[in-house]
Amino acid sequence: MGKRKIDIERIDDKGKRQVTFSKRRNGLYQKAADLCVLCGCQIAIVVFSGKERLFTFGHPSVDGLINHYCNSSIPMPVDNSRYAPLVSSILDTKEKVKAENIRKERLMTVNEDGGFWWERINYDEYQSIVELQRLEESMKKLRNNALRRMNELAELSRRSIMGADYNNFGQCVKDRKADVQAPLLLPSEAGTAPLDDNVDRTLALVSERSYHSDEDDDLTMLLTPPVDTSFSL
Amino acid sequence: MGKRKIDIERIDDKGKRQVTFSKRRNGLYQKAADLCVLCGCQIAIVVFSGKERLFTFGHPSVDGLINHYCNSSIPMPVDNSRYAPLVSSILDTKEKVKAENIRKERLMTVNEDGGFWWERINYDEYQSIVELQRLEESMKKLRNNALRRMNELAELSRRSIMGADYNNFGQCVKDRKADVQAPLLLPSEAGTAPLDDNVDRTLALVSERSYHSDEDDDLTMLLTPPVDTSFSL
DNA sequence: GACTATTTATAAGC
DNA sequence: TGCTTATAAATAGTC
Repeated sequence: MGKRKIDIERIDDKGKRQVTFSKRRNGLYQKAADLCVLCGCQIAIVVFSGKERLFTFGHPSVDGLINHYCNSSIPMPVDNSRYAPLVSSILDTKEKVKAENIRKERLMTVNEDGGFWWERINYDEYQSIVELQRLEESMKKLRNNALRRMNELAELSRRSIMGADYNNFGQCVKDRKADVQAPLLLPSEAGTAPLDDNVDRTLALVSERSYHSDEDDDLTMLLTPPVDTSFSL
Repeated sequence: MGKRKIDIERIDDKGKRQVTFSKRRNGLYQKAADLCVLCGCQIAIVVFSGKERLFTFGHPSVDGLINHYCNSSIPMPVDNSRYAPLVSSILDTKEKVKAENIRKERLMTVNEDGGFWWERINYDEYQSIVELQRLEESMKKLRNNALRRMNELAELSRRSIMGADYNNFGQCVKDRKADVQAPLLLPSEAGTAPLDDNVDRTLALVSERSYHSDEDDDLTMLLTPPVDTSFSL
């Protein structure tokens, strides 16, 4: 939707690609923000540029949503629901999506042969889940210790330098309400705000991996060593 | 962009909201897919509907990208880069984004007082990181065991019922190439495909938490107990 | 799930 | 980067 129609295929010209990336990324965030407001939903978007730079959008927060995503994919039967968070946190998301697909299939077979799927779980499976639960408990303890220590370290490092979230959900929502000069959805001003611990505030968090432009940035590339993409806990 | 202009504010009418949610969600996926192709980037989108139903889009895969996101937010100095994946996987994303913000600030202060930030890390911090590394190792072992067992269970459960990924990246890209009747980006046909282990194939994965409509679905709600959103590993 | 009258997004050009 | 404008694309209302 511009002066010319363009094919949806890789843009070879670096400059053009950069401009398009920026414009359309913003457009995407805008759409997401609109959808959040219109339908009361929550959206997280994670974008890795061709050069592995990270851009995100989230309402109410990327972190909260991804956390939720990582912990809610293996619903358990209601009467066993306390197992769900424990067991699901053991799996990596890859496994979870598989499990989710299984669940979908199972949901569709409800009552087909006279019972819900979990009534067909055999005792061995149940035993294993109980074992895993114990395992998970001990892992949680270890992890919590590690986390606490890392928090301390992070706090230490943060002491003198105040980080800044770049929040643009307000920006995205701003000025979209027809002709009426309506008040913003958010009480706080959009834009750079001091980093605080209230990560769950009802704002969108937009972070960019660096302040530099997306391409041609040798310093940042140097400081951001490639991470093994296949690494998984 | 419809027959009437609408305000970007919550749609009260349930039916309308549902329709808009569906239409715009698809529009969002489309935009994301276009951006992926045009600029060679990778995008994951996670949407929780008002009723906590999950919808996702991902190219090449939600899982891969979220995994990447969760493990790449704490870049380390190049000469210590082997620590990065270990240490970063200890933190939850909330902490990582904080750390990321710290990093941004640090990058900006490079050379200001005659050195890079990591040259100011004191020995205690270094020690802790080494400790954490060990801790992480043992956690990884535990986790791998748990994961293996869960995989076995999942395989068991899957034996008779073939799950299905709903892949719509092809759909999203399809027919968008101007007037030319160009070949699809993907060799495989879009649409429902059998679930396989090749999660890294160059396709988008679109999953929906269930086959039911987004609202008014008591059965699914029953089967999907609310998960503690604040749960974190 | 289709159909269009409109609004919105955006490709070019600066 | 930011603005403008001609045009393509998305979608609200409707069936």
